[in-house]
Amino acid sequence: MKEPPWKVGELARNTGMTVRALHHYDEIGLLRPSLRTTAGHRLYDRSDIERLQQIHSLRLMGISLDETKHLLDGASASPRQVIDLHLARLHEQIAMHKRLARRLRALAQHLDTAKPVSLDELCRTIEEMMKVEKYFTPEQLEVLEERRISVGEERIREVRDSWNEIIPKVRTAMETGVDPASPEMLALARRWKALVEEFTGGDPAIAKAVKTMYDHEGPALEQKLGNVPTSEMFTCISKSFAALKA
Amino acid sequence: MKEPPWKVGELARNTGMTVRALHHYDEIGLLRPSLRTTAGHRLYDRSDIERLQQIHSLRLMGISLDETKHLLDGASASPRQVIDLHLARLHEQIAMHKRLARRLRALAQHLDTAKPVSLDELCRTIEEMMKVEKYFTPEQLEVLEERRISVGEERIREVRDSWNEIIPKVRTAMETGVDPASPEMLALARRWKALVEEFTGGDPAIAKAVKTMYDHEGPALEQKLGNVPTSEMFTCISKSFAALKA
DNA sequence: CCTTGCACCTAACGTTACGGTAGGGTTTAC
DNA sequence: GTAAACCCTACCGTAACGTTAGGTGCAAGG
Repeated sequence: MKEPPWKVGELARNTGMTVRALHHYDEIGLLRPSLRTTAGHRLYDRSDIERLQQIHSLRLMGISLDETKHLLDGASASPRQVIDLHLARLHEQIAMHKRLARRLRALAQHLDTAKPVSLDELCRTIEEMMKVEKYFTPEQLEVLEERRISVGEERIREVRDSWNEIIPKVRTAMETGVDPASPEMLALARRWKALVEEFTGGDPAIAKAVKTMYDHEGPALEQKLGNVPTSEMFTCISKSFAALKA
Repeated sequence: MKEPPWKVGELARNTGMTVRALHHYDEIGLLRPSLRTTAGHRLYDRSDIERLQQIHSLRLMGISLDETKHLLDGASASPRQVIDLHLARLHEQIAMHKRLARRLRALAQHLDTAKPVSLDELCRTIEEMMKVEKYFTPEQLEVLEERRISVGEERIREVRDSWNEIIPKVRTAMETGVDPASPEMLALARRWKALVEEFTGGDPAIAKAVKTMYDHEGPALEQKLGNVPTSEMFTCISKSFAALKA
């Protein structure tokens, strides 16, 4: 009692693959049917079907047809190596896609909060985002986004208003030559410090990244955002910090 | 004082793109230089450079060249819609890749714990994994994997040993017609319940999915794993549960 | 015997965003 | 004057098939 071999359509119906895929596997030499009718019709026997099962399994794991071929033909690395390699590539992709998704969310938020934005402005915003991203590690960016979500829209506006109030005060204080250890400056330094800590979550690496960014992008950021601290202000405030501790 | 237009190589050097990419953008009509020399050399003027900046920005967000073209030519949906759509696609991809990564991790673990596995067995394992996955939602699978990681290898082996001890006891008890409310059965039911709760984390939806899986795949699973509870055992134990509460 | 219909065949293009190369003209520096 | 550096068009290759297009094989009905 021999089983009749299957024709390509039957095989496709019974395995959920498409006829075209089977043709493709034949073309690239991944699965050539053991037999053909005199008219050239493909005939798949039991061994072919078993191989197809294996191909199917490996495809479910996202292994490429090429790697599948090498694996099944035994002339390649061990399955473990293939899986590890594939896993590493997957993790990279996931990380990349997550970064992209974060950017897009930030951009969407920007589109929501601001008034109608021209495409031109939008593109400039993107450029700014990318520049800013340079100064933070991916983990730091994730931390920042999580905090941004958890603190909520309203608090973010409050904080921005606070900065807009403090920065000019510090500027005028510096211009009038106020002593960093004077009571007004100490008060400003305390508020400054609180805002920084709220933003950085107390992570000094993030605080450092922010300072580096302002140092490098200060002029550009000032043009875009209007009201950013200068390097001198950082220096001045850090003197006040020292006075605070003393 | 007009700026001289740039040739393609200069533009490439100054923007970090490749000449080939610029040629490509020209071919598909995304960025055609405003001028050409009589010899046919491309000359990019300021407006071209601005458009290239915009293209670059949108590409940084993963927007396809086609969508970029439609966006810049204004004959399309709003940027917000494009971003939302793109974001949705990204999330799908991330979810898919995460599922794949989970499977690959499970497979790698399998390769580590068992003795050398033939490709054939490996493929069969994959098929089993896929069948089992059918009964759980992606979220449930994530919960299960997190718990698996947190409880550690050793505890997993202990639990498996416990099941291997309890199942035959329940089977013989049923075969000898022991009363579900009898003390031995109640003791078994308590241990059973504890194991189920440890595995499911107390989530009844997961417990239900497990039962459904055993009901549907029982015979197949028995062949592969050797020692699985039958539907009758579930029924019997649930009677004992009822007795436990009473 | 002839047609209808279905399954099958091969061959070739389309998809993404370019990379790489071949064969040949142009510009520029020495 | 010529060699290096730069430019051009045009074509192939990538992954895994989907989708025609044009033609053949085979069983059943008229």
